[in-house]
Amino acid sequence: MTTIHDVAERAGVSPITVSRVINHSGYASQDTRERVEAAVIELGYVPNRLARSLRSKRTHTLALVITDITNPFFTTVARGVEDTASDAGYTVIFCNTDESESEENKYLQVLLQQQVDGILLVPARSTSDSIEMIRKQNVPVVVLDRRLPPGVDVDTVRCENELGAYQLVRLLLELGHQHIALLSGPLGVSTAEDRLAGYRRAMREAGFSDEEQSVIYGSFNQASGSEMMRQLLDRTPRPTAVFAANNLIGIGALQAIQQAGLRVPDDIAIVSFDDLPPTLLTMPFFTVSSQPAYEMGKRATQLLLARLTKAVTEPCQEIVLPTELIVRQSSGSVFG
Amino acid sequence: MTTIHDVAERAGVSPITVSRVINHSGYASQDTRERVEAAVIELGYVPNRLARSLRSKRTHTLALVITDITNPFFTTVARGVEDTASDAGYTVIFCNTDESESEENKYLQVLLQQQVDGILLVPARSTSDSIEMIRKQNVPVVVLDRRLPPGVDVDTVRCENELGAYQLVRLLLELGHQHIALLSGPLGVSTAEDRLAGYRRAMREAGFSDEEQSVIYGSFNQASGSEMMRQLLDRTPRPTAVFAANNLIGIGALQAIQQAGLRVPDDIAIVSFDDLPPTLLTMPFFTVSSQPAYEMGKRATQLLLARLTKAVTEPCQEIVLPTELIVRQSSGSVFG
DNA sequence: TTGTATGCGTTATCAC
DNA sequence: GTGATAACGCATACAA
Repeated sequence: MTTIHDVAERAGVSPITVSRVINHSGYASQDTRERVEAAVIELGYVPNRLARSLRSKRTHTLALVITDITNPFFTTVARGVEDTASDAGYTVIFCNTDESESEENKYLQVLLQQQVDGILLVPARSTSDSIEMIRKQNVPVVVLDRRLPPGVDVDTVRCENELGAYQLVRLLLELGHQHIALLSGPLGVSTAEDRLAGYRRAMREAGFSDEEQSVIYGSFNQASGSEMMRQLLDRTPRPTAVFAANNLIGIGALQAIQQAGLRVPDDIAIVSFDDLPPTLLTMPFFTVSSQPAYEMGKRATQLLLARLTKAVTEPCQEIVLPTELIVRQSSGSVFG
Repeated sequence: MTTIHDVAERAGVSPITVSRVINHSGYASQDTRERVEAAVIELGYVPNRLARSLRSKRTHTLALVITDITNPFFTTVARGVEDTASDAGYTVIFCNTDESESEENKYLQVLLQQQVDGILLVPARSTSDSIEMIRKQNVPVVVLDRRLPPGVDVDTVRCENELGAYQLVRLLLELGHQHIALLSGPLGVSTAEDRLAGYRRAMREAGFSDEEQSVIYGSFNQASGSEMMRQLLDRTPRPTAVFAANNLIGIGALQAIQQAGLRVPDDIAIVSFDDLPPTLLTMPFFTVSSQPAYEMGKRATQLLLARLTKAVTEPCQEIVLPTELIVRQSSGSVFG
């Protein structure tokens, strides 16, 4: 391994001068600069980031901890994070917890040991445990996509889940549906709870008591969506419309409906949270409440970077972005 | 930040003893061990991996460089890598090059600076440049999924692309198709070239000269698949069967066919390389030559780990795994 | 514009 | 079983 000393010797200068040239910090004469750069190339010198970071106390690395890497929503968030961080000269480490608190804890432990400069976290559960653990090491953190319990003071970027859900259910009600079921995510996850709240508000306003509403709880994935839908198909009266709490539940539900020999939207209408990329295009196209995933990643990263560089102790922010209602075929229409 | 010195002071021992207890290296009396562990918890001590790695010269980190993170084939490979590495106590850094040589180069630069212990590389192009760059830093590397030019001596894990392609085209020929087109990946990528070779062999054996064969070159993604298929639909005579060089090209082709008002397999049969996960289930289901993606990731990681630990200078290995022909609906049948 | 001395937090080496 | 010392490769603080 060739070190900064080897380069210095070759260029006939001191190590610190090499450091200055490489990092563009401090002054260096044209001549010195050229000799150093030549030596770097001749020796194939690769700076050791470990040593640099150990000394400078900055790794220029952020971490993004998400709960489901197979969900296009989160991969889009990740692209927003990566692009924004990269532009600012930061590297991003991606971690996938599969909605597991213990995995989350394990990864955070490692990330803190790695001395990441900041963490973007989609918490698996609504507790402040992870935040406290991170704070104890004085590492800035931004919570993404989900709320933590009231009283936990932390920067957050998320969407108007309650309103988005409300709008989707309103749409179904306006189309004349009297039996609308919710295929929910797990309790204890704020997005699931907020979407449930939006469903309940719309239903109550339409005159349905809580007992007349129909909610099944599952996980935010396709298998759970299919499973919940199968349960629903056995009920009488069978619902005429279904609100899937996220995109993967929606896909699972669609598959279960098709396997039962029924059609969407003719026999059962579907709406869901979170849009799908063209790769996952299915017939019919889904009516969704779409979150600005890329923008969420971008905003969260900007917030985190601001905390790093400005070293501000401003009060924590909560950025809540709107969702977009996109009406396509899966919700059906009053005309058929 | 609390350091190993603070812990040592608290426990009334020397720093090196703390190090031994934490790393389970060397001896320590029951009493000492307990006092140290108590101090670690009381102080909330988090070891600094930068310092550890700087001194020990091992980061216990591997890098996986892939070309398309949106392709389920590669994410499955990644799972195989992650699981295997994790079991061996290694962390994995994932990088996505989007098939770009310059991105690949950029990432490798960073990874070498980070002092990763080993690299798993899906090379964007069939050149030895990246390998040489990595080798210069004495970092072990395993090439995954793709071949490098003959003569480049490097550990490799890949599949029988030529044979898999041959089998798919044979299937179409046996079903009676006379006009079979190939929607190929880019020249310069070994998987595309090997699959092309398999197509040509099957076609030649069936009596079709190279001029009577029909090949369009594109990229390994969905947009390119659609675009190539649209070109194909304008030709006369229109092909009755299409071989998509990978799964995403297949999906794109299917969409283009459906948008043209045609049906699969009735109007046009499709077969493709690489299977799709249930999330991407489309009707009809694809007939594919499936690569053991998870197994590929696992084997490659095992090979890399062996290079690290055993410090062997055994000759390089090339592991070539078989593909599996899975016949489903998209290829149609002789009966209709 | 350049150099010297020093320390980042940890572990390898050797000693007791 | 445990400790003292030095060193990993680099950048900060200060000096020249």
